[in-house]
Amino acid sequence: MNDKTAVAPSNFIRHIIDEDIKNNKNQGKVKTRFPPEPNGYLHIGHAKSICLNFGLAKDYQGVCNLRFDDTNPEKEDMEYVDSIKEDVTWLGFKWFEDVKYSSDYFDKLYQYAIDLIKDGKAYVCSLSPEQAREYRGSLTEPGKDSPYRSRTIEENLELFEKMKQGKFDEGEHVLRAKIDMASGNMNMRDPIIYRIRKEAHHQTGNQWCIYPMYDYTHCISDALEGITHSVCTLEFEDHRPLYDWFLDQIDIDCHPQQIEFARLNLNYTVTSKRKLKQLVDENIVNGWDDPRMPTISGFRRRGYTPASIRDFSERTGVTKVDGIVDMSLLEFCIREDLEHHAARTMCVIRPLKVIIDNYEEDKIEKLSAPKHPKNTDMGNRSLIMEKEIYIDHQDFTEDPPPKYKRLTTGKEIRLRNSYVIKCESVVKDEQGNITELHCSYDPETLGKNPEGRKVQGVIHWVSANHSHVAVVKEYDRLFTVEKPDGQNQDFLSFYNPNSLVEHTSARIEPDLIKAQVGENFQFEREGYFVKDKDSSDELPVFNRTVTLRDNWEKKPDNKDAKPRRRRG
RNA sequence: UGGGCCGUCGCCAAGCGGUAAGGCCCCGGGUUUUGAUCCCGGUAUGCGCAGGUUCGAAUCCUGCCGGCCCAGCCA
Repeated sequence: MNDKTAVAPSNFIRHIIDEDIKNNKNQGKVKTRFPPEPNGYLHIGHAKSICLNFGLAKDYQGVCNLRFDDTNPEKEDMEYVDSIKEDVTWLGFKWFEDVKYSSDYFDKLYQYAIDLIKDGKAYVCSLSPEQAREYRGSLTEPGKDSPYRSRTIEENLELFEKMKQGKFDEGEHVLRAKIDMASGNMNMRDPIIYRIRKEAHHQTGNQWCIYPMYDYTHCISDALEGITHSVCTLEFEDHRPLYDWFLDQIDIDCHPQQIEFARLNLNYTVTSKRKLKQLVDENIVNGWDDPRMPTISGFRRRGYTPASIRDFSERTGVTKVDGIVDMSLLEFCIREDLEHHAARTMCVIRPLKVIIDNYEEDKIEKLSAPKHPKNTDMGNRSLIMEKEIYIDHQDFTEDPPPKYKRLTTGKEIRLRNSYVIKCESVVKDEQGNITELHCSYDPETLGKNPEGRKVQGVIHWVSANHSHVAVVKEYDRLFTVEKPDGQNQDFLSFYNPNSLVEHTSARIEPDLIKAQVGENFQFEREGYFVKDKDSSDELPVFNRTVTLRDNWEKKPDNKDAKPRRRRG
């Protein structure tokens, strides 16, 4: 799956599994699961969880289930289950057997609930939500027993049956576990097992009007599926006693081990379904798959590859330390992948016409250039050289800073894969804007360096009459600060208005018009780009995945650096 | 004395009593028709702080300090 020889990453979960296998726990088997709730699109944090769970299963010759944790019909939707399946598949993983749903177990869950009632471990509580909150106590004060805690088993059975039959309204009654209202762990203060929700469910339709809660459902679903290691994030640490409690009370022969790890945080973005949904709903971005979004679908559209995201997941490690990973690591991962696999091409994003005065009128030369500087197996592409070409506005200045390696008046420059040209004169409009350059070329410099002179740089270019117009979208980080969801300010106030810059008159090499949507390229000297789905046959659209690393722009003494592209 | 968890380089992260791996970022230098790639080299006398145990402590003990999570009929 990965080109690189996998260096078995050491982490505490693997230590636990290694120990379990050594002790022949679970007959030495490993079975994991990825349990998303279909209430939004998956983001980079989920990607890490997917890579962890499926990766663990793969490395230990086990299997991994995909199970939708669908116990809250209010927030869930088929659109999300479809997108989640697509994302998991795209990342390169195959789930065991068919997709599973917690709702597959609603009947069994109901039976176990009846067992709990019969054992005196659960009761129907008729406190209103407000009253229940008061009875629950606070973080520092114990709660009080519900007055309904002592209902008889018969009464509970009858009430619960009626709840299921729809005889009550939402909020009238709930089924609660009878544990300990004085527990320091809020989750153990008689947690709710079932609540009434008169809502159609995307899998079970109108079959049910009572729905089980997460804590009750998750552990039993894991056990029913024979999961050995139930990996989840840190915030569920407090829920583990409850996870274990339910499995200890019911008659079931499997007791998976819940293990918590720190969720992935990335700087300059947000990874909370609620906030991502807000960005979509308020049209701050253009949908869940906007290339600026940290969603899997966003990264896919941005041009990230599955391998790069898997690599990133592995490099960030698995621990219980709640940290925030630098975006630069993700950028490193995609650059590394694309450096090896993306074909090279030239695209002039901000065209500036260059007329080569001593180049023969109407002459056309067909040149050839490698698609990759090192991997010759990728073959060549052809270029057209002629009297009029375009170079990038940013590759010319009349006032060059020290060590400038682009074109300037009276100096020579190498046209990548073509001749050396020299700038003879500059044409400007009334406002003083540079509109055209007149150059001369040295016919002796195709494929070889001029004798006795050193050319100070190389710039990319494209033929004026044999190139195509294209739209190029440059993306930058979505937020202007590292932790947009920091303290006391709305995260939206940190939105980066320059996160999308669109260039509508870019010019691409002739061959690039044949590119496929989703195909990755390196626009030489600019960055990695991918053809977007918004392309038409006449007008291709390219998204910038990431820039090339650039040591020049970072130099503090480089006064030319500012207006040029930013990271991203 | 509410409960749970976490603190090793700017960011991740190994380490599990024998004297601080690695990656990213960053900084030098070399090669280069991409200011890319690639290649060399550099970057924690110290592991939140303070004591203690020990021949020896990031690793064990004690006490502090700092951070995160929990009071949804959400997951």
